Amino acid sequence: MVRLVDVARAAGVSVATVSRTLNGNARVDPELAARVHAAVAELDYRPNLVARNLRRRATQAWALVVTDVTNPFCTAVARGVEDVANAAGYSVFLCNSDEDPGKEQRYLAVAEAERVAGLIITPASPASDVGRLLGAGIPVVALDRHLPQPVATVVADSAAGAATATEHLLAHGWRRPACVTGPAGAETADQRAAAFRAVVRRCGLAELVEHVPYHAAGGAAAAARLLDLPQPPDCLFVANSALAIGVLEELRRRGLRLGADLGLVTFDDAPWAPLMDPPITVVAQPAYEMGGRAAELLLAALGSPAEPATRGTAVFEPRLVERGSCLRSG
Amino acid sequence: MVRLVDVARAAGVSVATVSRTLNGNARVDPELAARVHAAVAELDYRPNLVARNLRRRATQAWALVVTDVTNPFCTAVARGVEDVANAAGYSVFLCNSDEDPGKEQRYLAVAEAERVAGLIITPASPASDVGRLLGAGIPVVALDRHLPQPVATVVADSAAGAATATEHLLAHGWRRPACVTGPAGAETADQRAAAFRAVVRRCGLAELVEHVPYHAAGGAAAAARLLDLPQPPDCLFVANSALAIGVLEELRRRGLRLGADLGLVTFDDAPWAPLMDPPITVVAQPAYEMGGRAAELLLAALGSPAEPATRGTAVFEPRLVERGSCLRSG
DNA sequence: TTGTATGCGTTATCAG
DNA sequence: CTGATAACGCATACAA
Repeated sequence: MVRLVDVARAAGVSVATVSRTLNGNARVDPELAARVHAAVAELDYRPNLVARNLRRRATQAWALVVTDVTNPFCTAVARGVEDVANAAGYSVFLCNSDEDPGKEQRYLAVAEAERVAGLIITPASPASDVGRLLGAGIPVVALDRHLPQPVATVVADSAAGAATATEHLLAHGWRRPACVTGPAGAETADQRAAAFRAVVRRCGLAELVEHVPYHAAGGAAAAARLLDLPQPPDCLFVANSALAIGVLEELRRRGLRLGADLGLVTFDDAPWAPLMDPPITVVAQPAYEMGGRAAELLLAALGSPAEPATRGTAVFEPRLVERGSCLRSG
Repeated sequence: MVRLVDVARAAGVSVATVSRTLNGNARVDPELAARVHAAVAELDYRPNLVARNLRRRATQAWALVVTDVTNPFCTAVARGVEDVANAAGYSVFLCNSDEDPGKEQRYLAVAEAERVAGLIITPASPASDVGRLLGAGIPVVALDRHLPQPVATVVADSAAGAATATEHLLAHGWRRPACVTGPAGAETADQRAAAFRAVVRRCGLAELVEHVPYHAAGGAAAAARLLDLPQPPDCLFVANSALAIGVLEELRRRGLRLGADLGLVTFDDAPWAPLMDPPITVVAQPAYEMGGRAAELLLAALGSPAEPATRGTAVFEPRLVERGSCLRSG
């Protein structure tokens, strides 16, 4: 491994001069700088970031902890984060908590121990604790759900999205809607269910809601329970695309057809949604933009620690994308 | 930030003793150890990994560089890697090269500079250069495609899978097959195309092959070109699920229906494949297992550097999952 | 502007 | 078995 001192020796200068020319903060004689660059190229020197990080007590890396890497919403967020982070000179490491608070906590510990510059997280639970990170001076931005700590947060307007979806269903003549949502206690799951309930209640209809884990298996189980009811629902509002996969599996299993037998709207626009038959109407979150905004908030927090302006909540409006799974063709 | 010396002071011992009890290698008096643990708990001490890494000249982190985080194959691989890495005490950071050799190279540089313990990569190009990593003593395992360097590699048998898929199409009576595959030069793209060609040629049929980038947009463009041919194909073999999305979009746009108008088989089993109408027949790679195997190979390389046994290629057999998109119903 | 010397927090060596 | 102390590779305060 070639070190700073090797470059210094080759260039005939001190390590301080090499460090200075490479970091570009202080002024250094152009000629010496040229010799340094020549030596760097010659030896193919690359700074040891772990040494630099130790000395600077800061890294150039972010951690992005998401609840589900296989969820298109999360991967779109990841790209949004990545693009602005990279532009600002940061690398982002993606960590998958798998909706498991234990796994999440482990990644938080590693992130702290590795002294990441900042962290963006879609919390696995409302109790997810980033207090240690904050205590260690590592700024945190929450995404999709809030944290117990007062950190900058980026969310979509779940209530508005869910209300729009439910009303859309009713506007197409369906009369017995049900909601398949995430676990009780999960912010987005609760908000989407609450908005669904409010719309349904206002119309004097029954409030059918199933809370299940945010996985395909959960969606399938919820759909099965609902469809086994004495008076099964005639349309479904599903709170995310992972659940939707499970719901669709169950419908398929029972030979039920969208449009003919059942109306459907889901939260999140997955790449496969427009390909189904009929194509699925969704409430799309601007996931890429949300990731980008989260990254910008983190950047701001890195620039000015404890900046009050960076503690609010940025709310994005989801957008109804009509495609056909709500039409009553049967 | 609480440091080792703070713990030592609180426990009334030397830093060496604290370090030893925490790392558990050397023997230390049980009573002192108890005092140390008490102090650690009291102060809520957490080791600074960047200092440890500098001193040990090694980290406990792996980098996993994939070409496309939104591809279900890649995310399944990631989980396989993660599970065995975690079990062995390593953390894995996921990096997204986006099929872009430049972005990939940047991540490789960061991984080297951050002195990751090891790296697993699905190369964005056959020229992807991990020479520096290897030179720095960082073991590398390639996945899905080979690298120019002789490192342990995990792949699926693309040729066998593609041949099976093509034969399956022909066995169902389709007579003018075409292949939509990744860019020429990409190993999997070429192998799948070659196997397709071999089967088709053996049957005396035309060799219709489209090479496009491994994105949905590429798949759509390829499908459009093929369907605009004077004698368009009557069935398609698609080389991965991202391409398949685009192909299906294009079919939808043209009002063509699977089974009735066109047969289809794709590589990779995506969660949405069984939900299409008709459900899509696929050649499934055991992605999770492949990721796990890659991790095991990395573990082996970490245990014994330059072990010759860790330089071979592990080949997994893909499995045909029949679902209906090849049946001629029209 | 340049060089010397110190310290970032740990681990590991070497006496005791 | 324990404790002082020297690295690990780099950045910077300070002196020149």
